[in-house]
Amino acid sequence: MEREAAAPDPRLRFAPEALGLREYRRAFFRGDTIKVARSLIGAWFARFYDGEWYGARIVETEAYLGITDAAAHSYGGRRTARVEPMYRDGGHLYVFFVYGMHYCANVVTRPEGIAQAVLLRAAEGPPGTPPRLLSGPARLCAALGITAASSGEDLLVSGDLRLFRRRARRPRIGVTPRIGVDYAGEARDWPLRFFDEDSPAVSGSVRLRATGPAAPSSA
DNA sequence: CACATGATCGCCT
DNA sequence: GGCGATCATGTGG
Repeated sequence: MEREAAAPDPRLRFAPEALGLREYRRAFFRGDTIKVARSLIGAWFARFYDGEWYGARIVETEAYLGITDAAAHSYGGRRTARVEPMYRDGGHLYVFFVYGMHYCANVVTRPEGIAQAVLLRAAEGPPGTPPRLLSGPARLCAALGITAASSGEDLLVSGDLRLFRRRARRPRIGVTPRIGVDYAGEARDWPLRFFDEDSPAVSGSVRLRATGPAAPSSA
């Protein structure tokens, strides 16, 4: 029994066309995972529900590099029913259930068969929204009403879940190791977490963590 | 502010 | 059987 998607928080209602937002092309998501993770800072993650758009501006992401990345669910080529969406073409959604109570959403990257993804860790709602509402991967899913029932959906054509390109100028981007992957050996310290330096909605108080050695190529 | 802990269960070993 | 890509709450400084 899969928990159904829930209604999004009404405070997240917005109008993509009023903001002049445009969608991505498939090729963008097939590209380098680290670049996609950086580029998604400032993008809007949106859901069309009951005739209205709900969404938030992404302010924190993490890159997961697949077969060579001990922190990734697809590490070593692991391929189970849960992880299967990570093997799809770039631009699909991968949602997983953690700690018996939370959901986390990822944007799948690279071409079909290469299981890499970008975890959406935090976002800012429309003006006036409390900064903590979407500050953390599970809160982000809860606020938008996303569950594992949406895992595997296509973010480009299928319909109710979409990504829109950033329109404002490039944000100042901070980099640190990823959160909550201390078990992952040397991958633990890879600098693969990206966040908007000027956003109050970035999760935790972990901006200052030391960065490890350079990230490996995600290609 | 900085930890520490409990909740709660699917997934993998 | 153990643990996790988390969060809210509680304690102490």
